[in-house]
Amino acid sequence: MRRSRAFVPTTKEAPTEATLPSHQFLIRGGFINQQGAGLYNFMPLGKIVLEKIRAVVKEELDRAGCSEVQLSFVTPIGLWQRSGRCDTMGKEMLRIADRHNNGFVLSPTNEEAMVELVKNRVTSYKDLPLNLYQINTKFRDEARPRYGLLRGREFLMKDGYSFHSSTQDMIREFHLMEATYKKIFTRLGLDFRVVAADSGAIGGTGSKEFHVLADSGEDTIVVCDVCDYGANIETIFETEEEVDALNEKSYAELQTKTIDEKCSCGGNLSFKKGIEVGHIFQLGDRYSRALEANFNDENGKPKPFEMATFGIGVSRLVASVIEQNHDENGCIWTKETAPYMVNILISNIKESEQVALAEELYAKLQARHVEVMLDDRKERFGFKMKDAELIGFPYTVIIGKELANGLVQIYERRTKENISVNKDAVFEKIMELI
RNA sequence: CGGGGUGUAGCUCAGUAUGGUUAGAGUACCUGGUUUGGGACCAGGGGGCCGAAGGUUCGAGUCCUUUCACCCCGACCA
Repeated sequence: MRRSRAFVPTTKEAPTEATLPSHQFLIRGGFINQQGAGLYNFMPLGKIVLEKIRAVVKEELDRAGCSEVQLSFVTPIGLWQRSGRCDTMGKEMLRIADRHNNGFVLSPTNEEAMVELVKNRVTSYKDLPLNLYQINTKFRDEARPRYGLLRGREFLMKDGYSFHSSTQDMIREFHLMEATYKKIFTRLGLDFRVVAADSGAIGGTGSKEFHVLADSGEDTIVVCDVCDYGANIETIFETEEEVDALNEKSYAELQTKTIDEKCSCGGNLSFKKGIEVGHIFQLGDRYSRALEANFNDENGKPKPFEMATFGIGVSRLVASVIEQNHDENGCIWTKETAPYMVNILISNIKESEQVALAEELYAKLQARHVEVMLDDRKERFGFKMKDAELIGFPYTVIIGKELANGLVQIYERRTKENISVNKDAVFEKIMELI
């Protein structure tokens, strides 16, 4: 993409309400903009990142044997009345009426719809197990949306549901999804922990949360420094007072707070702040029973499906990557999430030699399917550098005054290292780095 | 949903107490020139139904009423 033709409205100042790094930089970098309370537009760069994360999620799930579907976002309210969640989920469900005054809900989650989809279509134990997911818009009318993409009302979430003929098989799938989620978050380049959790409003017994470790996380978790044990504090402290007292502490305060108990592996336990980006539940037959979704077992007897449900906050992940990867100058995207791997910066577009080399490199990289931005704007060097840092391209090739000596520089965003490379070797060097 | 706050140029904000020329600044944008390795400089220029509706007044950004939106602190959540 030529930067001169791109729609990437970057700004020097962030709106006052943006307090978190991810919120500030995603807005300043021209990734997203706010449409209303908890509602965000994704501009070209934001859309690219979102799609990249979605693609990683899809790839790993498909590899694990799941099938993608797409459920309607607007759902008849009767669906929610039958499961009883019309009352329990309360005002989080945004209700609307159509021209006939029929009630509808903008889906906040889709257990009911997925059960209805499978009901009477999967009728035999021979057709099980089955794991269906979708990556689709959700709407939860949060009392107080905040923190940009981390707590929006409209957001992109992957929600998956599995159907089984036995509890053991459901638990097997639960473990498979845990492993798959670990692959996904690892590929995205995130530092995360899996923690035992409370299952909340969704219902069910066994439940694990996936937290990206970040100072700004809204949840407080306990982690072991040796093994991969982790727990949400809601599950290990008895009283609400204890939990509230811990939640109120800042990241810095928690760092200094120690825990007397040792982990069962002997390691030391400590508190961390986390952003919940995934949650998996063992549901059992709570929904299949309520919605009378049965299959016939080996003896021809109808039984409700054993179910599990799996969520990943896709748009929240966009912000999570930045919460964990940024500095004072802006975003630092990981390899799997970068909107463009390489930025070619022409220091002075009036120097035809600089332009010629940049164009040549741009064409060569594109021919090799490298995602590349060419900053061909009539701007000064410093302006373009600041912009590149804000956006967070992993690599920026600086074609400028050193070209007189036959050299160009490759700037690495994460390390801030600037290496000089002969102009004839830069293409190979970039291919090697990415 | 309780408590608090803010709506004035694309963005950040002055101006509102005590009503009174043609509503300001910085930044961004446009034009010309200079400049070209870390968000430049000079000169000129465009841009506003002061959130909306009603009211008081000779006169309202400013006072009154209503309403909408957004933000912050709580209670709730991928």
